[in-house]
Amino acid sequence: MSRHAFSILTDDEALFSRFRTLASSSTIHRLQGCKAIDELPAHGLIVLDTSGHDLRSQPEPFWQRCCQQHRIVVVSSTPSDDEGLAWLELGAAGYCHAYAAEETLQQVLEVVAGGEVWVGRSLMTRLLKGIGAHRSQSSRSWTEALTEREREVARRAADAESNLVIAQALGITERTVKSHLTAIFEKLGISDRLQLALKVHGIR
Amino acid sequence: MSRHAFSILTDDEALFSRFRTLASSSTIHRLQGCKAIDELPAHGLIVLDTSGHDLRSQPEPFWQRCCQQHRIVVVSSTPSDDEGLAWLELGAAGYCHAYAAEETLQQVLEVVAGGEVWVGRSLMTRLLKGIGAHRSQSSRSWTEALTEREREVARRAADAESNLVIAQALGITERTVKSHLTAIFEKLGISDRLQLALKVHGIR
DNA sequence: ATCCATCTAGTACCTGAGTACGATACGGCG
DNA sequence: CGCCGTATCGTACTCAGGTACTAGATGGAT
Repeated sequence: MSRHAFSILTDDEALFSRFRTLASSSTIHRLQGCKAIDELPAHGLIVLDTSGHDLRSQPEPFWQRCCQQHRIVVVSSTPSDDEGLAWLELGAAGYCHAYAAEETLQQVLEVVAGGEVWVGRSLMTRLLKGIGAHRSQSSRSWTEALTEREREVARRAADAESNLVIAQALGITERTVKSHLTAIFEKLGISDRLQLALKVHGIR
Repeated sequence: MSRHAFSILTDDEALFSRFRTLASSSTIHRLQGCKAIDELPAHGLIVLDTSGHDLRSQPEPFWQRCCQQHRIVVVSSTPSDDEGLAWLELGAAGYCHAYAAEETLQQVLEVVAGGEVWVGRSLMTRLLKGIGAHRSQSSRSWTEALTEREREVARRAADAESNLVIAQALGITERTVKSHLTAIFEKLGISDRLQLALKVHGIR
């Protein structure tokens, strides 16, 4: 596998060193400030580090334009699905952990250089969920362990209703709602209603 | 880059020849019928050719199970986004054109063998569009009112992290986390972290 | 020089949530 | 009949979460 030429924008010296090992010194180019991107020839491979303050200094349209003119790989030292999603929607061609294994980073660069898009596992899972069987797959799993009454309580609790509200809605006491919730938590292996909400709504 | 061992199921001799060039003869294994998959050790890399009649002979649950037990790459000589989507939802780890460039196929195998998911450009675009419709109005709106630090706290709180955990992760006190959360709640017009989670994850 | 946003933090307080350890009632099933 | 799952409810307790009021340190903008 050949090593690809690319530019990188980062404040992080350690990160720069890592990427230098991925390319021969003649094919890596360090950008001094985000404005330098405009000077580059189009369709090149560029790595952006989200921890750099340069990234936040520019508005979305700027990055959108960059993504159209180049192949952008965004790396983050504190990656999250939301951040990744935001960048991919802007048009980035890759998003991954800045300190992922070198083999992984190498792979990302190769894939993106080849004109494809690279997306990590967890974000990929989420994209798939967003498309189709959002309900059918995830909601099947958490429901089956619960009784009908528990499902009703779980749905409401996951919808941010307080115990008292749930109680009044169901015509029972708050204490009973708590009983149901305790049973629910035990069955699902969780400990509070926020985790329940994530389960019910198909996140985790 | 090393070549990975994998199994392949196809009726197409030409296709088999192509894949044989991707692996040394000792590491490729040709499956005789889809039932042979059950004999394989778990978590292996398997290539499935959708043009083979074996694929249609089995029901969805069979393939779903396969996808859970192995890393499945589906290749099609007449690929479509819909077909790809269907396989990815079943749990396949990759979907591409059976007669794509050898470098591409090699890349797909490497990516999938590395535990990641491979998705082509056009399908990727579609996935992003699908999620963008739901998310862009909700997820983009909750972020823009908040400061960067608040976004970080909000993301973690929405992920069911306790105030103490967040504090330790960010190197600040629990009290400060509470301050940020109070500011977040005020800005978003909500009153607790569960409602925050629903906002952050695009529900309500 | 001044003002404002942001990040940080202390003390004190209230409340909802969850748990512990119970209880009663009802219906199905061997 | 007794056993068990389900649904209901009591009291009392602990504790994380959220609020109120306050305030020092930055740093950028006017």
